[in-house]
Amino acid sequence: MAVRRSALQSGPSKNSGTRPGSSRGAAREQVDDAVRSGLLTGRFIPGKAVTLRGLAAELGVSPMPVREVLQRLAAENALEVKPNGRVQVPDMTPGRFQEVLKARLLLEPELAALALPRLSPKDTDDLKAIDDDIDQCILSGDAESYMRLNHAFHFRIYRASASEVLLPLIDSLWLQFAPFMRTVYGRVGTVSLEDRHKEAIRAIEERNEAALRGAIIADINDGMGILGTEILTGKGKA
Amino acid sequence: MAVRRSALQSGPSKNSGTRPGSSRGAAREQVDDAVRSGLLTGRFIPGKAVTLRGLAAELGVSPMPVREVLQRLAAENALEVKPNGRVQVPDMTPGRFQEVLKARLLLEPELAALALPRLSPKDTDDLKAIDDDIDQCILSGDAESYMRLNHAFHFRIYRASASEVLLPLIDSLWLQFAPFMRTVYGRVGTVSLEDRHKEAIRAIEERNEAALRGAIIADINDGMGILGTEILTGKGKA
DNA sequence: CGTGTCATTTTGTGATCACAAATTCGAAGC
DNA sequence: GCTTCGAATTTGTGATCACAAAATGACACG
Repeated sequence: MAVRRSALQSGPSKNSGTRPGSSRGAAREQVDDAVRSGLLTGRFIPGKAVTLRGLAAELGVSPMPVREVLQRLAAENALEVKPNGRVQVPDMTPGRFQEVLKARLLLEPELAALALPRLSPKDTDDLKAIDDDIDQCILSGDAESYMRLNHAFHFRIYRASASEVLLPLIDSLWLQFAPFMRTVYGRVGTVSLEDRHKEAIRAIEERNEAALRGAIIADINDGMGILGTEILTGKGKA
Repeated sequence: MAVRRSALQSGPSKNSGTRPGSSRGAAREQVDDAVRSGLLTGRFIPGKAVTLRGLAAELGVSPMPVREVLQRLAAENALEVKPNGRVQVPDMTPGRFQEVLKARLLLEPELAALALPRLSPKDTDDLKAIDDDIDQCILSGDAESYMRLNHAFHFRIYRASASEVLLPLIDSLWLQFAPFMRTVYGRVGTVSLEDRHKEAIRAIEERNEAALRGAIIADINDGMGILGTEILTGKGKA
């Protein structure tokens, strides 16, 4: 059978033979990046099983680094290990969704406030550039790029906080709701998304903490809360 | 060299030879439980390196399940993988400590409030029993048992919430601060600990959400905030 | 035509091996 | 005595193998 190629692999299958990793933990990092960005941009569908050997073959590595990465992501609740050992993208439930929403509303404004005094003019420029691209994606309906850029926007802010504790927690949250939101956007499209990012940028420029918190809260509610709650209450399962 | 025995191993070293695990993922679960409880009760010292083969030998398993568990715990920020691959218990810094404190104060009252309507009289009875044991430990200065019981007390409440999102986040936080708090108790003793648990139990019995939130906040501040801040500001590093 | 059963395949798990990087320890030299 | 250099050991990483459990599929039977 020919090598099955998925959307995960970036380039042609180098590393086919036994090639010693360029540096320490190279294979694991490659797998980790691939799966993480795959989850964040919705290339993994909730309920879809992820097999060790399958992923390993797609990425041209041995099952070994894949095992460790899958364990890592399972520990972050980004993946779910079923009692028989199978690994899959967790299905979203109304309860889980409400909890993620609550956690985001608690943590993200806090981290944004922590980041505020450390955001430079360079950061706001980058944020504006990202937001412009986001507008394009919303209009063109490119859900995958929208998700990647929206993640980039938020974490450009959060990362400025140099947080070691809150940031990983929020990271875990994004990995949990991203695959579900992808299915939402695939269903209702992206045009209904309102843009609260400009409010956030203005608040940053004015060094207005309360306004930034408000913008983040509004963005979470508009981008995730409204749509997701609608979908989950409208029909039983995603 | 004879087998070095640490406090981790519970019984005599069965499972020495090649024994197929009793059930699926038995070895990994054994290692996971051992390391987790070891971290939560302070048997791992911050800064102390954790070696793959060392842990594997102590627990009588191959390095393989240890690798996966360490990766998991590193993903939860309970352990730290240094750039050269070495794994160690993270050192506590003032910044990290303040962040953990902030995250706890944000999340734990929330989860307690979620759990409140689901706590049964049986739960309050158990909580009282645990709290009695805690009083004993504080008086006798048994820091390790105190930490184990204090964890049991809080999570007996939190687990009633049946939370799938917030609970794992809080789990991660406890794994992060527990090893450091153990060094704190080892330095200042346990007698200075004030008991806010009775307030919490009363609030639960009265179904008073505001009082429960207050008790949790007070318990976090008294048990962790005061002591830890004192230590960290008093001297440079732990 | 549906259903139960058995063989085949797939999958996760744990162990062992090979290898490179890093650490450690000792000896030689200044 | 202290530094510096080099060999030996330790350590993490990745691959492969062996095995048991689970999933899958085919086939026979009712």
